[in-house]
Amino acid sequence: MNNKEKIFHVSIDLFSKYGYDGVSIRQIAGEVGIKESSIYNHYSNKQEILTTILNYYVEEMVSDEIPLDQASLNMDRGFDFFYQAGCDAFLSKLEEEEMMKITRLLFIESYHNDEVRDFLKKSIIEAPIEGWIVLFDMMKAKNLIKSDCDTRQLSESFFYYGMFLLYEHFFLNYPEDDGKFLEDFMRKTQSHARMIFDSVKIGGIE
Amino acid sequence: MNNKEKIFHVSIDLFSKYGYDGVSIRQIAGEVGIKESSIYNHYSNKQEILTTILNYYVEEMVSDEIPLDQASLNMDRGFDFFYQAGCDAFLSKLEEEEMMKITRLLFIESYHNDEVRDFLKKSIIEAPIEGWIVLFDMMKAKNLIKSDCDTRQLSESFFYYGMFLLYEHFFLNYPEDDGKFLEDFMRKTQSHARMIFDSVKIGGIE
DNA sequence: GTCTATACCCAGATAGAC
DNA sequence: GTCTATCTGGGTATAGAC
Repeated sequence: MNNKEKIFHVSIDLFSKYGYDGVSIRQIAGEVGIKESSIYNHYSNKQEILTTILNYYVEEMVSDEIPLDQASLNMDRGFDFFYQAGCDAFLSKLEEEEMMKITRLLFIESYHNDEVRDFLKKSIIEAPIEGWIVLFDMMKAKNLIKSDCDTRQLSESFFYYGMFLLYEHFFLNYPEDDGKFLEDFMRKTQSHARMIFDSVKIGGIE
Repeated sequence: MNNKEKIFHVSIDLFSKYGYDGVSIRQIAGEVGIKESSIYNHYSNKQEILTTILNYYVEEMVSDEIPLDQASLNMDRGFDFFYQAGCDAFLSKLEEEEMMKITRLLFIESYHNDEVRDFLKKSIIEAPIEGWIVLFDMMKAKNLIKSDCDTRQLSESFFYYGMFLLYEHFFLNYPEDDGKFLEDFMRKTQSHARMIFDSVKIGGIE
């Protein structure tokens, strides 16, 4: 690994622990094993390191979304199966340690970095919500759930629970074991999803 | 208002906007209209200003909790009424502009301030969850909800939705209009609560 | 209680030798 | 591409006059 790569990975580690402002160029250089002035041969300034990390994350996270016809098939195999398939795409990305670190970085920087905040809002919250609305509308059309339920409210009720678990993990319990968290996350969101589904499903359907 | 009070209120305003590290003593002094050295006649250092703010918040927020027998009565008057009563205590505190500001400060500082983090975890999350578990257990005993439901999962499914709305407001939409947020918050959590309740209530009961 | 002046530190960043 | 040396600016905090 060359020094540019080292700077990149060390920065992810330190930024995710202490936040962008909480880490100095000197600290990064020290961890890499070079002098701070050498950093500027690879990145023109500190902000550029952060931007590079964010771009990397976006590229990695652009999920090959599950095509709708596949979702439609999954739906017929029962809600639990359907839900599992929907989550796996997202969670498989988070399993990599470095992606977890950047995700924490995103969360803790979101309050004073416009770029980060917009990314979180659009890609991590709004896009999935819109996706779930489409899916719940399909379920409505198939008579799997009640025709009078508000699919936006349903999507939010469903999705925000997991979002809060993420917040709780990254802000309040960090750096608790990520593996254990992901395990708990799957279990808890599954219970939650089941509960939400029970309130709108049409009797007898699994 | 004397200068010590001015320092206090100006600090709340600035800290909530830019975070603790994002605000300098110079900036606070400038906003108050004195020189930075004068700050130290009132507070021994910057950290003490923050601690004073946190203590103030804790004192104000120590809610006179709704006594359980009152809750038991509310419960018999229907879930919506019951829920409303439970929320009002908390939200009435948040209606004051300054309490909203400190709440935002709590959220954004929680990742690198142990004191803040512990307060958030215990008082804002764990305590209410334990409270709701007691209440749902009471509802179970009264045969208002299904006897086989997991009241902890129920409490989390119920409560975390609102917590995420708070996160979303304070991190991602700040400084959106607080009044509008509180209004939306009431409406959305009410819908959500109704949905959760529907999934566990015993048929026919309102 | 507020001021001026200043000490001291650490941050980001640059110049130029090797 | 890395180093030493240095600049500049901002931060917290203190001393001492008024």
